[in-house]
Amino acid sequence: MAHETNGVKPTEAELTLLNILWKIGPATVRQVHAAVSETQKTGYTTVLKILQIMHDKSLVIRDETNRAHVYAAANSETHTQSSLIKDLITRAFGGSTSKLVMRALNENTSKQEIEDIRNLLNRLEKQD
Amino acid sequence: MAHETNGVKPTEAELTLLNILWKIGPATVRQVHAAVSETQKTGYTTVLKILQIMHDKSLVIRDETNRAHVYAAANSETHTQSSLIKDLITRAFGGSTSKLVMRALNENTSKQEIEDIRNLLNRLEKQD
DNA sequence: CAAGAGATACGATTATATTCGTAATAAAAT
DNA sequence: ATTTTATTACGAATATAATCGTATCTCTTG
Repeated sequence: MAHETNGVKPTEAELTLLNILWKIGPATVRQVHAAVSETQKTGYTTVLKILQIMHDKSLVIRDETNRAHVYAAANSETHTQSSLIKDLITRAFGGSTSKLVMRALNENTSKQEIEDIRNLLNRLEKQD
Repeated sequence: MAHETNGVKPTEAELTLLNILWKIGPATVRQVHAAVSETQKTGYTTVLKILQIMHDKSLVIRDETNRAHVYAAANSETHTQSSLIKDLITRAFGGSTSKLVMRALNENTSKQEIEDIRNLLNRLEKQD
């Protein structure tokens, strides 16, 4: 393969910032820092550095038009969630999706959530 | 809380060894090393060291009766899977179990797996 | 009991992730 | 134009994970 567009797993800190970008949309370092500061104490340049690293890894894209660069997640939340799940399934569930799902449900799932999932199953079965 | 019995998340390498211990049961370093060597090249003392670290973290227990210590996973596979899922749900799914489940199912799930899950849902609903 | 085989313990090295201080740069305000 | 302010770039320090070489210990056995 040539230039490795993706296949990168975000680290802990990186996932924190991705969650923010998915939530508030494209944002400057200052905005991301403000958001992250609501839940934890982190220096401004730390956020900046991590965003720069994420840019190197192509986890985010950035618009350099203005002095304050605007960062955005390179991949959708859905796409990233799928890849994180796939990774966990491989590492801890012997590759079995249903094992993971069953383990997730065995814990504490509300009636509403169970109903939602049942509806999804119905829709899935009608399709293929 | 007093002495922190658990709540430790296994690292990548540690999870690899846990998978082996769950599969083959209590085992010596040599046996674990043999098993891990089937899929990757890792030095004997590397495996030893990681098991020792895991012992410090209480991720494994060990029987020191014989010269070759016998290691075993401290927690069940089920318990560890649950905690890994919970962690992922927190970090990437805003705390929603059903979001994770739906994302997992949206990919490629066989008819048999869908049926298994539907049965589980039925059982769950009857309970509470 | 001395030597060899096989095991653990220890410490150093390397890799990666995280953090942040300081320098350099660019825009804005006076 | 000079100063102040806001920003990025850079590099170093710290923390954690992973790897493995060597020293040390402990049985076995000749």
